[in-house]
Amino acid sequence: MASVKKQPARAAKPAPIKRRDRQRTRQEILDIAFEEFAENGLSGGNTDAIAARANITKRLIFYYFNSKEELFTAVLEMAYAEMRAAEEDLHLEALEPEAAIRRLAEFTCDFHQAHPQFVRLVSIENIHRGRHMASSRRLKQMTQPSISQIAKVLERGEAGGAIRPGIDPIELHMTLNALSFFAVANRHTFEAQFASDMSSPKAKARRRAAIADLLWRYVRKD
Amino acid sequence: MASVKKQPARAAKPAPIKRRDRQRTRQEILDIAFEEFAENGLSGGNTDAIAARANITKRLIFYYFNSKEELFTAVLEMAYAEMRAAEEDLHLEALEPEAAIRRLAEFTCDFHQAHPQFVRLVSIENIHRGRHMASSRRLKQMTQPSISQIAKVLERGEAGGAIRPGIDPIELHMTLNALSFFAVANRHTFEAQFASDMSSPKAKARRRAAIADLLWRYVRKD
DNA sequence: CTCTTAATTATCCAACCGATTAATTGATAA
DNA sequence: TTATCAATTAATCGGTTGGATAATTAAGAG
Repeated sequence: MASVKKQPARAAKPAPIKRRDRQRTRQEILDIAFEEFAENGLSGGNTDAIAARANITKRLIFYYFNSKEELFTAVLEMAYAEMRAAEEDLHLEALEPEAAIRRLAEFTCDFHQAHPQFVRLVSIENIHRGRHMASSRRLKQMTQPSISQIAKVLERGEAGGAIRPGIDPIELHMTLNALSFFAVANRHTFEAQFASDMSSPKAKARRRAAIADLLWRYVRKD
Repeated sequence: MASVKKQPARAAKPAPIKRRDRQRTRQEILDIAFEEFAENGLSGGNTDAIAARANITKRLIFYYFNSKEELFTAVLEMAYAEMRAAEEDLHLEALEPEAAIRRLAEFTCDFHQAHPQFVRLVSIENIHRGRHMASSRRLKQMTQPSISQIAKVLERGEAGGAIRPGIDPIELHMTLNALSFFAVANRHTFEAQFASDMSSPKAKARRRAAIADLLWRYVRKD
């Protein structure tokens, strides 16, 4: 009842963020916007909801990112940056060709399975014909190490005779991503149609093994 | 100036549809709603725009389909029905196992490439976690012939020794669809990242051949 | 010709939502 | 202390949009 500071009085609030910290606020907005956009899409994503969940005013979102579109682009950039970072911890150069191919396949499957929201975000960006990615220099460049890693494995495998010649690293990357991505992105329509389990740990593990197999069968010399 | 009928006076209108025809009006709405939803998604799709392009009042949309969601579900049903219909014209039973597998692969690639709006619609439905498909009996059933067709080819191939045993028809269907679907659905983010052409007729044909190859390499006995 | 029913239109609205204006407050340096 | 500037809030606005109410009109039956 007495005139206390308003802040501590609200017991139900979910731990107010430290304010007046540019980095922190920006990051907080990005994290929550990622969830919001991955969940509801670009037109479905709501800036009011982001502001509410971030415990800030909607105006702040526009203060840091000028528009909803730019916020979405920033979210995309962050999401891809995180994936590429994880990808760099693979050390395929230390492995035999077959082991390297299998490890790459397993890593990709694991990443997509572990980050369905990333998969959703990429789907959404494709619905928008990749226009945010196309307009971001950062996003377009982020990708090169990924391919050269594969190229080296293929070269090594060809030289050693384990892998057949003429395989395009970009095509291999596409094939792997298609298989791995689909298993998460199209899970719902596929499960609905075929009453096929794609979500249980067991099913995921089986599919992961099948994809690694398929990829190896495709590149090996025979 | 004189009191003429209002209808013929509007010269600029784009050929008014024959009205008072339940079937025709319904179908017209469906066709245009398909375009609208495939283009802009569920929340992005606009009922006003649909009405305008169909030269009807928005109220009519709600008269035939009670809500935007139900309209979307009806659109999905139509889209899948058309694909399954095309699928039935394949006659895999008349072909040798290898030819059958390749033909199936090529058909699927061709269909997805020829119907990017269908691919987009399925992506969108997955963003919504397949909830419309899950709530439609028709949609869930529409799919069985597709799988049994594949199962027969596999059986025949196994018996004849051309195909290795133990391949699950649903898994094969998933693999093929993943490869074929991704080439259309994720074209934009992939092209933006890898400056890789996936849209020219040449690139499509090359990918189609690669997918058929990959599939056959996966199932053949060796 | 008229009665009934179903298809269609005209009009409106309340909620939502991205974006803006302007005021306020906290941190920092002089 | 105070002046300055950046971070944050409060309040609002204008356009959009799914959906509803109620009147109108065409088609077919008897």
